[in-house]
Amino acid sequence: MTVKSEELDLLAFYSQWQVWQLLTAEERIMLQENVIFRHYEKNIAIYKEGTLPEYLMCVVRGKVMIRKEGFGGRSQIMRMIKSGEMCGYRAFFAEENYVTEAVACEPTTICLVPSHVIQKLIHQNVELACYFVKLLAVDLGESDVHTVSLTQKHIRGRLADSLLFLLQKYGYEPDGKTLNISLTREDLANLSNMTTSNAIRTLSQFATEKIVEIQGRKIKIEREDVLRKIAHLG
Amino acid sequence: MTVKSEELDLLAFYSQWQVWQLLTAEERIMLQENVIFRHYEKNIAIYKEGTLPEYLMCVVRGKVMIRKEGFGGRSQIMRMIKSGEMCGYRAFFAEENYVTEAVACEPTTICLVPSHVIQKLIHQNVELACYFVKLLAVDLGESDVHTVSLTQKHIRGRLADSLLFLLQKYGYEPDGKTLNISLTREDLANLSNMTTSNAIRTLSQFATEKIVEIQGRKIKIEREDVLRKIAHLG
DNA sequence: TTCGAAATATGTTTTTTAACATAAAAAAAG
DNA sequence: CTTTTTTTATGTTAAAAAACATATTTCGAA
Repeated sequence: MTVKSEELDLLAFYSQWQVWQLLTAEERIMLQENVIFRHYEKNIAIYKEGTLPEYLMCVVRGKVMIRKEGFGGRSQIMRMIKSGEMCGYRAFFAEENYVTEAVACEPTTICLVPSHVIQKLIHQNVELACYFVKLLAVDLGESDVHTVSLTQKHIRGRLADSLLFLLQKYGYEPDGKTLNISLTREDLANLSNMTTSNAIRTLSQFATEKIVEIQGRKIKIEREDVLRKIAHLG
Repeated sequence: MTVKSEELDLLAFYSQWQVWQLLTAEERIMLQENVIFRHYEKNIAIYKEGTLPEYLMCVVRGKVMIRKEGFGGRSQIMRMIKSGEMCGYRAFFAEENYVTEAVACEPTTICLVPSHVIQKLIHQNVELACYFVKLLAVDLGESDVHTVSLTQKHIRGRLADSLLFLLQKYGYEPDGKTLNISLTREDLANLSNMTTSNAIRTLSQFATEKIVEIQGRKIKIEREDVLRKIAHLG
């Protein structure tokens, strides 16, 4: 096995992931001999809706959004991925084409495990299979909760939910206030099931009410407690 | 192992399920020694939101709806189950409390597999584990599609979607026209993310347009093609 | 079978959200 | 650094859906 030198530490980092601790030494070697690293610039598609999955994707560095095309040019952000998490496995395990697309939110490095490799691994390693059973079950639960938020909460509740979701997923920057992700208002709208206008308007209302502070695409959360109250009321 | 005589044919039917064909003879015996059959009348809760899952549930006879409580007394039907399908496995595999509740739509017989049994089985049988990986992956894909329908389509599109979903799930009665499930307008509303008034109104509009024919809670689909067009437009 | 409760039907009003319009600011391209 | 494009901001209008109101019908229980 040879890898380019700049990939050595990526490989080291990647091979220490919790999920791969379930593999035997042999299995880990097989994995390492077969993975590919790819880099994606901001706003570049990682996979596209309707195509056939070829890899399990492990986000080594960066952030990814999973979107689904809707009607009349609108799209819905279904979930978001951070480094240390995987994506693309849903369609692969379902043996279906992708129903979503994945897009890099910022420069992102992904480790790709070819389908046949992961297929072989989960059929020979029951602990790995059980890991994915749990992962998918958790995803489905989150999806159920997200769906009810999107369909039943009002605009303010949905935006509050999205901000709290981003906080829980990506955390704060070192200042302890600024959300550690930067999205356009359009992305925020697509995450919250509203038009871009309404995302802009509602966010600036939150700013007027001193719940958040806006600095371009950086959002400081000033009153997490108020945000939770708004989210909870719906 | 002893079972009550009326359960003998249930057990026979149940043990022939595709999923249990993956088990070895020994495993099948273990399963059969541990399952319980329960009967639920119409509108009776099978499990409740917030409780801890104790069983994997196999719907032997009947129909089940999986709902989630929303805000202001509204609830959302997330999925529906027919005989031959399972429910309750999501929370169980995620090792979480239920985020939904399950309710019998009609008299329903369920075969319950205690948690520790299914836990043991999936850890010793990799094919069974892979079966659930695929099942959950398919569920998650359906959930993604459903979410975008609920959030982005207009009322007519959402109702058309729900009717087509019920058709695909439960099929027609022998007359080849009547949907083989009977739901209240409120249930139809909760499946389609709209108020009961709007479900009633929109369904009767469909009837006026000769797309469906209404006979109480029985719905005849007269123009499946038109319904698909409405669903497709959004 | 009758009575009461629940479900259905339909019309009206109000609220919420989307659509549209325009300007200013910011980011990207040359 | 300037120009062009995209994004953000904000006001106005229109459309969609919810809320409300009131019969009518159907279903269940007594």
